Amino acid sequence: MALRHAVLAALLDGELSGYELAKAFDLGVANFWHARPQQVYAELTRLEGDGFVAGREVVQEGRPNKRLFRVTDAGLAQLQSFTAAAAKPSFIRDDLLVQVQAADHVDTGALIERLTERAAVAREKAGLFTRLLGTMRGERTEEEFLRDGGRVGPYLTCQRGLAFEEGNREWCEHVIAVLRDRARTRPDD
Amino acid sequence: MALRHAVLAALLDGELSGYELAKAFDLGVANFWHARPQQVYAELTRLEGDGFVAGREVVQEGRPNKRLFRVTDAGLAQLQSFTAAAAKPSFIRDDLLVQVQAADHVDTGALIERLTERAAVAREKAGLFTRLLGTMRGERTEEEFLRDGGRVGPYLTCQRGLAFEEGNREWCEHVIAVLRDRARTRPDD
DNA sequence: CATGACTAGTCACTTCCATGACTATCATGG
DNA sequence: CCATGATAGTCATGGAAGTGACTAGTCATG
Repeated sequence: MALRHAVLAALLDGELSGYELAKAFDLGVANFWHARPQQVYAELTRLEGDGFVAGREVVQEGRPNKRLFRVTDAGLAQLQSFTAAAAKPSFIRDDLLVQVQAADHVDTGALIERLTERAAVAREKAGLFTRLLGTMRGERTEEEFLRDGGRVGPYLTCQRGLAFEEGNREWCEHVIAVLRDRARTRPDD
Repeated sequence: MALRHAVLAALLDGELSGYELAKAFDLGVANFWHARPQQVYAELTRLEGDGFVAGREVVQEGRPNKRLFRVTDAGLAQLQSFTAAAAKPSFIRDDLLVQVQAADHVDTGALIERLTERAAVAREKAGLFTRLLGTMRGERTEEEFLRDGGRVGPYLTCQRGLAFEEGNREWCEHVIAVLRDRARTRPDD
């Protein structure tokens, strides 16, 4: 039941089309949650059925019509009661960690490749988040924005995303260094 | 299909009973993956059926018999081919982030409670991981252990877990400070 | 001596999430 | 002129994960 609330939370700041939402959740630009387009569309349908969002058809020329969604009062109430309840603990759940856990029993070269790929992805994402933060705060310094800015929710979650990706990158590089060093100092093992 | 490999990876360093495994995955002590006991037992049954793990009954007195599992050669091969393949990108997926995303539209007090709870959990987990790391490296320094130690896989994943939980705690405290400051400087908004 | 916590699991049910395939139209580039 | 990529979605299916309930014996605590 969290995708529901993630969609509601993403819709809080202005109307979005299903397509925009779906893209944001797919790329993880809505960095606080991830979902495939099909899931997002399905969830929007359900949310509309429950009266938590309202959609309106927008006729476009030169491209398919779209539907813009906004959160209803009932939807906002729903989101508020969600926030009042305890958040489930979050766990890392990552293929790459499983692979590193097995590091001593598998091919080091392949593992270093995986780590290098991940480090690159993390760097890209961190860059994206950094730009996003810059866009949100505009001319202001971070401190000013967090004190006086209109909506800080998205900014704060983006900061978490940034820190997470930087943590990922640093850890990947650290593991690569360790594995390389071991390969050098104890070649056959 | 990742729980499979997580279980295999957890079993690499010595035999474990289903119960021990299940507990580790439930508490997240196997900090690189999380799963409920029922999932773990079910997965063990499947893995045994596929010949990737082998179980042996151990008769105990004073308590129920247990089954100890170890990874077979086929299981190791399976895990190696898993590690050779690209890891899926990982996404944060966290109720608390959804709640913070909605921060500007919900009750600040309740949100600060959630953040405080989470910060406490994160601190506990970080402490646990720190102790675990200490146990693994024993008398050696971290540098020595990572260079000369026998199995570094579990150590490295534990380091990631530690960094993640510290990141969580810092972020929670940061968000709390921001929200408190805003509540003070712009009370009705 | 009853209550709850620990060991060691199993069964059933539901909901969530992932994946692939499919329909359209329009704009852009080679 | 054809391929691609973006816009804007829908449908179907399977696998993964979450939830609750249940068995059954042992040990410690009040």
